[in-house]
Amino acid sequence: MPELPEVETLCRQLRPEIVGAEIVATRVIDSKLGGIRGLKGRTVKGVTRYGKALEMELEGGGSLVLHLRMTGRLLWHKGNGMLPWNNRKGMLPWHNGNGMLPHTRLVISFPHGKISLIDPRRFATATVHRKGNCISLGSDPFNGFDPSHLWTIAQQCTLPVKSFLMDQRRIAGIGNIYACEILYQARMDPWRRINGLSPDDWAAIGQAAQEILTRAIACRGTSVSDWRDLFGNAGEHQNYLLVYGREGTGCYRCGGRIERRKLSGRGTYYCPTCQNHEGG
DNA sequence: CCCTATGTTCCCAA
DNA sequence: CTTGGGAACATAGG
Repeated sequence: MPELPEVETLCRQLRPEIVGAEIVATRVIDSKLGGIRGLKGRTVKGVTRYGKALEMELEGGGSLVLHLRMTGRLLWHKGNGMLPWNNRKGMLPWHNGNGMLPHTRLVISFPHGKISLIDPRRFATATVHRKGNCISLGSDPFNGFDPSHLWTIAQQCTLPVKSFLMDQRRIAGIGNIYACEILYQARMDPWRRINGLSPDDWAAIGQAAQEILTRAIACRGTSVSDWRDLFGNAGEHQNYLLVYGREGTGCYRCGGRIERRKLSGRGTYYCPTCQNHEGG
């Protein structure tokens, strides 16, 4: 669920809370996450985003990389970080009997608070890296987005432009919602083959991506379903969506009917009337 | 029962 | 080798 703006929101909210703080305990509730070891006693040096992945860098090398996949959330609980997990004083008003929210999969404790990973569908991953990070991703729309480079690598590729935008090895951080929004903003048909795009088309995509994603970050993400920020608050960007979820309603630009079709199995919202540009 | 879901990975076919 | 499609993962909601 969380795409670039949602993960960026978590990074920005986490930094003031945990940078410089020592991890005093970790607890894995869902063994599907695998072993999370060697974090106790380590101090968080920084929090960084790579596409949709969030990395907590540790002093002395190494890091913890979290990927929230479809339904993962992080929630900060202020205080009580060193209390026993089932201590009544540490319970939240909506705990499920053991002091934790339902679907809590991992807890990372600091002296002054703790982070819960909450994930109903259990697709989220957490991995400890000994040195640096092992993330292999493309550049993201804010960092190293090079229209002429994209044009070059797109020349021998016939993918629909939406599939290309969502390929994390090419461009990191864009998922289904923002791919729909960016292509609408760029007036581009999601099914358009990328080997037909000009350098100007790529520049337009890059600009649309920065506009859409910047606004979404300022809104602390899109809460169309269950996305919440680090403090449990809904984002605001669902109030500014241009096409996603608008099937059957009128296009804000031309009044045409917004359609929804599947592209590689994903619901794709678009305006057939004004997202049909060929060339620049 | 059906379908849908903000993501990634694996398998398989062309 | 590439690409593209579908299923799988596991769960909730309509």
